[in-house]
Amino acid sequence: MTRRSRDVNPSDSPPTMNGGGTINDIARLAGVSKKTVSRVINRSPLVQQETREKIEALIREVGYVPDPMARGLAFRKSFLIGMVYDNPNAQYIVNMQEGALDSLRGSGFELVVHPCDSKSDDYIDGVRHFVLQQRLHGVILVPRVSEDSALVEMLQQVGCRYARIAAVSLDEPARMIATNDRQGAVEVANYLESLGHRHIGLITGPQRYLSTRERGAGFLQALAKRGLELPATHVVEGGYTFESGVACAEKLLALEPRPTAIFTLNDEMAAGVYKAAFRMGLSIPEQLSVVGFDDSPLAARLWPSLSSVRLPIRDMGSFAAAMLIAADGEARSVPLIAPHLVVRESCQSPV
Amino acid sequence: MTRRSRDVNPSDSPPTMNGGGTINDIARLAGVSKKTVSRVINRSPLVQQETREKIEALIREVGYVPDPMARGLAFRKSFLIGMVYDNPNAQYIVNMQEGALDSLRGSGFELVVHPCDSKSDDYIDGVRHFVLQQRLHGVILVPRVSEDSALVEMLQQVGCRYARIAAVSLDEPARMIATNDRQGAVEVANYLESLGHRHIGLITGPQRYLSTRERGAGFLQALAKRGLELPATHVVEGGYTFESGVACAEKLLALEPRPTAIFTLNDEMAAGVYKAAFRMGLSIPEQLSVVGFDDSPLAARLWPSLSSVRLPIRDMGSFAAAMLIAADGEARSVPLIAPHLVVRESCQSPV
DNA sequence: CTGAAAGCGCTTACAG
DNA sequence: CTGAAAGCGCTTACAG
Repeated sequence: MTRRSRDVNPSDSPPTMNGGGTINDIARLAGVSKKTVSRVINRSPLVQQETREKIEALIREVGYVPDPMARGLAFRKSFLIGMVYDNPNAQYIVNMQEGALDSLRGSGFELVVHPCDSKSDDYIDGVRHFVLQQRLHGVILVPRVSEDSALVEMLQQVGCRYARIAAVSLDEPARMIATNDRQGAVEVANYLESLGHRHIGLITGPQRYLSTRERGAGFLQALAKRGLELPATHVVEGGYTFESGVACAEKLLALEPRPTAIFTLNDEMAAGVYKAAFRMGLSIPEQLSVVGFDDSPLAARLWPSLSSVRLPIRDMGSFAAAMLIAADGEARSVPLIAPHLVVRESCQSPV
Repeated sequence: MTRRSRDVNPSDSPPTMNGGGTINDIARLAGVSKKTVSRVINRSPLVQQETREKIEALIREVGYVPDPMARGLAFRKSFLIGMVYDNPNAQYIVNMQEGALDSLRGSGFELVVHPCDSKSDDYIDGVRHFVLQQRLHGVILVPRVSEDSALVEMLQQVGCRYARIAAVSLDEPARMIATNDRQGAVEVANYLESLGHRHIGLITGPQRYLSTRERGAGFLQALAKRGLELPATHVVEGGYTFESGVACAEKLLALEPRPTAIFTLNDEMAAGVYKAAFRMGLSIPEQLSVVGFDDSPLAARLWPSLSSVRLPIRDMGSFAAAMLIAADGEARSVPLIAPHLVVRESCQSPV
């Protein structure tokens, strides 16, 4: 009986839908074992330069692409990166996804998305199931789920890699992308103070969010450093929604003396401030200066266009993905993420 | 020598990261072959009711989840649904993703995203590579790539299932979700005409898009049916951007007699109309009524809030995904997708 | 530096 | 209705 294992005689296998054949085809054409081809695919140094080049040329020629499922099955790990988020800002999410894909393109990895509701108490179970069932290679944790230490603990427990994006460093550098939201808020404080505003209102988000606290504290401290102490009446807590922006603005604009400038910790609420101001017949920026945070698409479309703090969201997504697919050895240094104020038409000196 | 194949003696395999064991564990516990467990997993009718129930109970108890990579390798098809799009509207994309996930949740399928640039001439190659390498189970084609017949041809050629979402039916029902954009535009025409507007402007998008032509034609025909023929000067082509909205509105508002109402084929351009109107000192809706299309988040945040046509985007995504994961036999009937006008504060009768 | 064997966790095809 | 064998396309562990 002739020895006809699938390894020795792959030539009778039909062309796969995948198009470029299998590792056996490459091995046969190159006259080597499939293990050697495997070494080339996985960039093992234990291959003779000459052999490697021959195989690489063949792979290109045939258009061979290793099957991620077969590799994943053998590795016990898929070639999928998950993105876990609970963030109502669609533009933020889409930018982050595109950033991640910037790094994944050509790597053989793909991005699988997992929006969730961090307010439901079983969302961590949902993420666990997601991560385990798909044997994800790693997950990108987007604010604000990235701030949830229970989630991170679960990931460590099941041994899943992650990259956290948050306003300050919460983890070891190799797992962290810190966005330094504080610095953006400081810029706004300096800008408004230098324009001459002395009566300033601040609309925050819910204090349970780290980014909210960072932005708020940065703003207030920077003002204080310039000799401006905001009274408690001038700091109100919103909910990051348009409606809460309207309501908070109405409170602030009823104060005496009336604030000449309002900083809102996102753009949604800034749009609410616009509405409240127009309703009261206050014109922007002549009678009220407004600054937002996020530089969402909304900012440029409001009238007058809104000055706002921009974060390089796409880059953040890209760094996070690169971090996850980097070989264990390669310590990647993440460049500092610097937010900056985009000045448009919504501010001027008080009259 | 004892026969110790991995099939007969799975008990010494360590617990997988996956947590719930493997098909062998279930088979052993149930005292059946793994093929029988496989039949239960795949809902084959060829299993005795009693056996099935026993196995199902065991699966639940142990928390067993079949490994999608192993299944995929054997099936030569992954458990991934791709979403292919080239659409600048972030909210649209996020809604569509969430809709798709509504259908995929609990099914073992996951969603992998693939934004692309349909203006680049190798984007179809990119999609082909994506589909083949990952052996996708199917792809959801979002407008406007869904209108590209070259893309669809490629998918048919490589044998990849797809679901197309478009303004009119372009394919067999089992692969199509038609959104009937025309009907939404008709509603706007009837609304504006019934308010008494006689001088109406229309800002379209690029005519190469099917949805643009559908919306435009629906609007013009409905007006004509009510005895209103729009002169060519009152129909201008924008680019679906804010800036093009401003520019087109400036053209329209310079006409004599000045239009008392403008319909823009998306909300972005409507925001541009707002800006142009405010610049010219025209108040909305007193001197100019405006209607948009998409009902994007922007619409409710403008001041005054914008009336706009809403499409049930999330449902569309959900139907598309359900269509793709349905068994071949199950012909799913897709409910009619009906857009409707959301009336807000941006229109009134002309004075 | 290279390879033959066994295995990853499933399924298809064939038998019964 | 049920199962033993062979296979999906890769890799690890071991040997040389």
